[in-house]
Amino acid sequence: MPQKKPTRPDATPAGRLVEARLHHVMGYQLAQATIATTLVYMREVGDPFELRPVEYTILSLINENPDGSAAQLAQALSVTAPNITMWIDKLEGRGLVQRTRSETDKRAQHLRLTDKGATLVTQATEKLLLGEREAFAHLSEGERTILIELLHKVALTRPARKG
Amino acid sequence: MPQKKPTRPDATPAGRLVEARLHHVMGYQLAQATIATTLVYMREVGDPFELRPVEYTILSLINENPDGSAAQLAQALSVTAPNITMWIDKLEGRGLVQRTRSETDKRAQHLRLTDKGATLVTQATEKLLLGEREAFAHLSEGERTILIELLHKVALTRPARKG
DNA sequence: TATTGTTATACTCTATAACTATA
DNA sequence: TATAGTTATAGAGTATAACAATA
Repeated sequence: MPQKKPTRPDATPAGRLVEARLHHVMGYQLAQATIATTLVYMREVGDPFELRPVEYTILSLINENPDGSAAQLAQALSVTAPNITMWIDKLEGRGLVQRTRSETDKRAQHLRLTDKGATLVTQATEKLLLGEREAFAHLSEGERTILIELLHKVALTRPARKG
Repeated sequence: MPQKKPTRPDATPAGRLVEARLHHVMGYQLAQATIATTLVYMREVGDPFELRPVEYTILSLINENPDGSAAQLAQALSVTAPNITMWIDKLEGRGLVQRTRSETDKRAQHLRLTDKGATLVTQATEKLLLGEREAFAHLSEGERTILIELLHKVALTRPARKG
């Protein structure tokens, strides 16, 4: 029988190192958890759709916010303006996103998904949600809900520069 | 009176975009929360100590696991072997880490912090914990504890490749 | 043969500066 | 003057391949 090696609650998930002090640093635990979710993301979406995490998020936000601007995306994702331009260039080049000039403000542009883009992002989200549910099945439905909400609460801190 | 604009529970922390579907993707919420903790990290530790997040974590893990190996660190942080070498090179160059060859296994090396390194990491962790506590004061003590434990639980998924 | 650690190197991603066209 | 978006480019970070030394 494959006896599972017992883990200390303050041990690193991999590498079996002690992390007593570090254990209470939120940024560290976020990074460790992100390693796990990134694995799931790459398997379910990243590799099969050849889509980087940022690209997926950009597509999702455009999908749920038709005719939003690049500036909004840049702020939401904490990505610089030149880089948003680059990512949208790529996505437009793949025929997933459409740019149209705004009529009311000719500097700005409206972003929309093409049918192809919308189909892709819908499939991707479906796979991701199922993949996460399966990978993190050792968390209860309630625990996952609480986790999501607490993360959201942490994220809301952002706008304030100094607390 | 500065009336705070009311936010929808499924809106992005910045950029005011809707994220209804995306809201339940764990990887996305982790990324959003990480933007907030990174801001705190940079202000409290990154900028004043000129220390990248990985560097801080490496120092912390060496501190709590004296005479651990580089391979263990690489695995714990999900960083490739060549890159761990590079980071330790930098930290050793700054006089924060010491490398010594293992006697029992002459391939391996033991990693230790210098006094300077130990002092630095202790100060950094102190500032970080206080900074996070202040920045995320809108979460109760209990909520922060729960968040940490749930993140740890997510991170524990890592070793299993599929399932 | 497998593992620890290293070097060399290419690739991806990100940040900064400078520019345009609008407002 | 400020903002939306772009171009050009440098820098940081990461990954892969190939290697030496040891197990």
